Amino acid sequence: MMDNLHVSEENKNKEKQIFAQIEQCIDNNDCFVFDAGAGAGKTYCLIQSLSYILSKYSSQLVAHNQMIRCITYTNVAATEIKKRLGNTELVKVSTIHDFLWGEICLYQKELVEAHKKYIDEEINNIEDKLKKETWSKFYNELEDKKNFIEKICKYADIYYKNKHKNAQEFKNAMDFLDKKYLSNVANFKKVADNILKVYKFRETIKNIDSKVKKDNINYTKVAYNSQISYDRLNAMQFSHDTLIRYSLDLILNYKALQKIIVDKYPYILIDEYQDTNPSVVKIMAKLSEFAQKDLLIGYYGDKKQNIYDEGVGDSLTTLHPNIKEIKKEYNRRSAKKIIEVGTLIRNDELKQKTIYDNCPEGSVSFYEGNDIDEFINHHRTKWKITQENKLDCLVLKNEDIAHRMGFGDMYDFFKNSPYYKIGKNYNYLRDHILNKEVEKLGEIQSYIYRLIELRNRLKNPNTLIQELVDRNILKDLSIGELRKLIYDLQKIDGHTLKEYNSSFFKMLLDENVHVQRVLKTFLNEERINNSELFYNYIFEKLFYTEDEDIDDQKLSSYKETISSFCDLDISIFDDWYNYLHDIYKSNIMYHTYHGTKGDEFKNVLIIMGKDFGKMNNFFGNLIKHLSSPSNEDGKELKSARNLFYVAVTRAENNLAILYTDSLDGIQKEQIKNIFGEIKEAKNVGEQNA
DNA sequence: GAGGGGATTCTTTTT
DNA sequence: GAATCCCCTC
Repeated sequence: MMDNLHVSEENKNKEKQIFAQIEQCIDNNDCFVFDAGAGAGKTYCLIQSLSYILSKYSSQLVAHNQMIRCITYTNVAATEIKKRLGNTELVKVSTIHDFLWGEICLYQKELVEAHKKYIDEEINNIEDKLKKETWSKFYNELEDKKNFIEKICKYADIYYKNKHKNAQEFKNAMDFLDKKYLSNVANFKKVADNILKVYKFRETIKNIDSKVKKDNINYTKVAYNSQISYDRLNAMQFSHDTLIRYSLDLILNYKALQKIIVDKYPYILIDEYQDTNPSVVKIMAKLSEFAQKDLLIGYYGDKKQNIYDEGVGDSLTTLHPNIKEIKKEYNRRSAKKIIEVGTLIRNDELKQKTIYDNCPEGSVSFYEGNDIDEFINHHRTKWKITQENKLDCLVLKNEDIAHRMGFGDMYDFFKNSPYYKIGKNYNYLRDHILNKEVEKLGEIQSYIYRLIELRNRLKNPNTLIQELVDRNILKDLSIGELRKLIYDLQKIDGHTLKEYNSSFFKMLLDENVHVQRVLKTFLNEERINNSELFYNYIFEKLFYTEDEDIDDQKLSSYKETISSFCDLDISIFDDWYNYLHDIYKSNIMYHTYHGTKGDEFKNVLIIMGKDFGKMNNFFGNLIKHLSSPSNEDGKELKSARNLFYVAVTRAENNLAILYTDSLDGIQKEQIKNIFGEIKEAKNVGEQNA
């Protein structure tokens, strides 16, 4: 936070005593939950716990061929913990999914059984829906359902081929059915989809029972596929949630499996427990019940930082009863005012206080108004934002990040392209543009990224030579050749994306063999070596979908859209690159509230409105009920409160919140009680004077 | 005025 | 792919 912070002997001792409670749980093999607010140093405590177990029980672990298991919510967190813990063979750190799949993947017979059971349940669910939903009314009134079903299944090919045509053409194509079934096309499609799903599920069950291999699918095996986000039960593949379902099923039903896991891992520590799936907690509770004192489970987290719906949140101790609760009220991150406001917002029994005896006051203000630019500029001056004293701004939507960071035009281009808009890929839009794990970017985005990466490495004087020239190439070069190589590479330029792309390939095709080798380490797609091919590449990937018939008018409008995209200023793509690499332009960075989990920033601005996505008055309602006790919150209020708490507690020194909607009809007294006087953002200029 | 078709719009995040 | 809005038809 700041320099010269001092912790008194008294507080040092109290902190030690809190950790001593954890040590005691470890020594007695009592399961526990360490619940501590934001900035309390939970990850540090988790590492400390692992070190304690290692220091005291390593020889026992080695003697019994056992390991400590540490489970995290994300791969990034797993990597971080491995790094901080250092090298040890006795601790295995992984995500929950890696852990579970590792334990159950060998039990194929039981897994296939669970798979079959699940498909059966799904069939029942669908048939239930077909009986009850309003869209299937016509179907339920049919005299001869069997005949109807048979026809749909028989002509499934024709159905799928014409499904995306307009209503009239669709009706014409489905001429094997009586017109009266097709009076409402949308309803018909829903019914037909579900009938076909059931039909395919039944086929799959038959195949499983006869243990065949068919169409490249082996029906005696089933596998977790972490790459897909939806189950493909018919292809004997399943995704994340179903992995947890099957794990629960197997572990609950097979004592032998419980024994195997417990024998291997006498210690299981779980990070960010609040976002862990309840089924995972059920699994842990079952293992604990089986092992009794031979297994220690420790949960680390904060129930009020549960920001994902599937997380167990505050029902941990209901699902895993009789565990020791250890709490920590000290805060190591933030200034006094921020801790105070955070405590008022979470509004439960945890009252956090600073651990430092010379903790700065810090500042918190609440503004009403809608001039976001003015609000940001005001605080840039007020807080003396510099390279050493940066500003971090929290917004709700990724789209806002794109626009505020300067690459809104690029974001909008992808958002409006048929691939994301008309196709079923809307869900991937964010990942394909904004994932900081750049290998997960979309195909076109990834292509452009590699081009811009080369550009930025060439532009940046701090780039190490090996970041530009692969070691294998470097070793073949003399100093003179290297100098010539860099000189040549610097010649790649262009004001627009199109120009830069052309310049790149001009260099790749014309120049010497070293230049070619270097450029190919960035981009190997020679088939896109001129503007026309680049255009075609974009068209083929983003503008052509099977679901759409393109007429001349549409084609020419698409053509125009793509070419104005290619003509976008190259600096727009630099801004995108900066975001992906956390490079602060003008000392400001933008994040979503969700995306900042675990982070801390000196100066924080929060932009908030009354709505969030489809949820009308999501935050408006929270503002209204901010000071009522949080244990009375309904589901939506709870998630709004937790999200706001996470955002607010990122700040170390200074925090300002801008509420961009009207506060009319909201009792302002309770806002004042928490944040002090409400300031008007439109007047910030005058206040500054 | 009821109901259907078609166009438009849709948050965040992880595995 | 689901919800919502607008416009058209019966």
